[in-house]
Amino acid sequence: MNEETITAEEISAENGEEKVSRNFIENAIDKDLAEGVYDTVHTRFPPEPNGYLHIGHAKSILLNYGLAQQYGGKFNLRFDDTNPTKEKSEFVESIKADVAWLGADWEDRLFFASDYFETMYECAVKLIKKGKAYVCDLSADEIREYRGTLTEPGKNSPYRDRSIEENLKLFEDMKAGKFEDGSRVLRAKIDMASPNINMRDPIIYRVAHMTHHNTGDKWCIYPMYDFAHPIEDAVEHITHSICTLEFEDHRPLYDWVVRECGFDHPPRQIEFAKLYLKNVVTGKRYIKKLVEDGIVDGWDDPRLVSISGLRRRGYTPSAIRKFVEISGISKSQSVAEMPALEYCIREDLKLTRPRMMAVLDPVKVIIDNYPEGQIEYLDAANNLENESLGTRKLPFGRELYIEREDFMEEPPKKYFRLFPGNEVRLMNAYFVKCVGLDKAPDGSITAIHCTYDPETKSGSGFEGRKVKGTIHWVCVRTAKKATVRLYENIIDEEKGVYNEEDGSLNLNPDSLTVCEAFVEPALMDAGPEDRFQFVRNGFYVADLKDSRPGAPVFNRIVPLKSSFRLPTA
RNA sequence: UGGGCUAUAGCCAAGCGGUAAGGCACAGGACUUUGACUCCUGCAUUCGUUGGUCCGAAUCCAACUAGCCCAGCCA
Repeated sequence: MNEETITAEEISAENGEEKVSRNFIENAIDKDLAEGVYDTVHTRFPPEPNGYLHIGHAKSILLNYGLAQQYGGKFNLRFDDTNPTKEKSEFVESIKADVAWLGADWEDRLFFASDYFETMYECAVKLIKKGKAYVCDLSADEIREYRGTLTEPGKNSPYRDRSIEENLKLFEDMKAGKFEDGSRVLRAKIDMASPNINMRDPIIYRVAHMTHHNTGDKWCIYPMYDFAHPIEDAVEHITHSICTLEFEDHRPLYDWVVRECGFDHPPRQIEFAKLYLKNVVTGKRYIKKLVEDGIVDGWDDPRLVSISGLRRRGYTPSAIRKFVEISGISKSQSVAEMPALEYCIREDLKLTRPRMMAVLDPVKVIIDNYPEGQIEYLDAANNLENESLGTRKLPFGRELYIEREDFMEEPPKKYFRLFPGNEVRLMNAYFVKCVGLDKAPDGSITAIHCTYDPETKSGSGFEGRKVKGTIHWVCVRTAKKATVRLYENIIDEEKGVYNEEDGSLNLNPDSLTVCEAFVEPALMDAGPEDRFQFVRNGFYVADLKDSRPGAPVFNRIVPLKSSFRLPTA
């Protein structure tokens, strides 16, 4: 079912021989296992199908799945679809695809909270019968008033002491559709004076005459998260219910529901800090606006950190796994930096992908002493650090394209690329020396003249002299054109994500640059999602949507690191 | 002025009474058919602050400070 699954071996391999330290959740699980609180580990990822997944969700998915793998337990995918006003099947499909792509395998355990509506209803009836829940007729505004504030206790609803019989009847009527939306709710009877606002007789069922994506029109009452979630976990025999920090205050209520509903083997809720990235937008409304304004081409735009966006950008599941792993799990609010994510994808691709030549901003080189009309095919290793990737034939001729920035007429000190009188190595080919220039009337360079030295052929073992610079090139006669898209952060990193005045995004106007590059012929066969290093430039992927063999479109995943800086004037 | 949580380097993060792991980033150097990679080296005399206990404290105690979360019929 899943496109790629992670094995336990792969996990330990990715973690290195042995992980040096354990996180606080592993420590808690170890303790639970040692003390016999649980004898197995069963986790779940419980998204609400109300939007697309992003890098933050990846942390939760991989944490939950990873723990299940690590302890030989199980992992469920469960859609927390208790609020039909926000949920759509479209999102369940995209979420399933993203979770599968990340390698988290739920096997046959795909569930919906809505599958348990009957059980939840029975639990509610049980609470009413125990005198632990009541139907409340207060309006939404009144309920808010009665709730009190952060510093003042609330006061009891006038409906708090209805008889069990009346509550039963009223709740049944709620279910039967006899009441308008918002007119009545079912509340847990706990403590209106609790310092924890979640315990002040929380609403556990509301009326909503609405078609549900899964249950259709069967129900017109829907359980609230705080009531539904512990039941979902309990019926699935989840042992460790892992969620984010903002639910810490809900834990007493979670435990109350499990206890009062009479579930044995209660799940343990554990909260961890979300993963935020510096200078990155994840807010739904902001991304929605970017899509609507046509600034990005959808929720999977390669500049977004949605899972589908990262995928289109060229990130691999294992790079994302590595990133989540090195980011760590803790309870302190944390903001990771993009360079850490970039490090992970470079690590993944550097030894596993062919290193090819592409010229993005070309200038022509003419080798005066190379025979006109001749094309020779040179042997080139696909990856010098990984022989198993084999070799390819690389066409070479009298006229070549090189990168405009690899030539300077008047170079500064320590510039060791091509300049008049200097000799460099053409990667995989020969040494060439610059002997002249052709210029247009406006002074721009139209061609660089060089001579080559046949003795210096790549692979010949020539040791006669050394050159300081090696540059890449593409043969003019055999070069192919390809569309290349260069991405940068969509946010202006100098200004930060949000405009302080109006709360809008500070956008980087240059987040996308499209160019027509000259590439070596071998690149024309690239299929969607094939990844390469363009030597001395960066890692690229053939776009999932727009690239076709014969007409490739390459996205820059990430540039290579570089310590080269032209001196600033 | 209520409750909950957090605080270790630019960022992430171990540490659990015996004298500050690791990773990212950064900076130097070596190597180099990628100014990449790789390899070396450097990067917290100090753990939010101030007191206290102790032979010994990032770890225990006290007070303080700062940040995050909570008053949806959202999750």
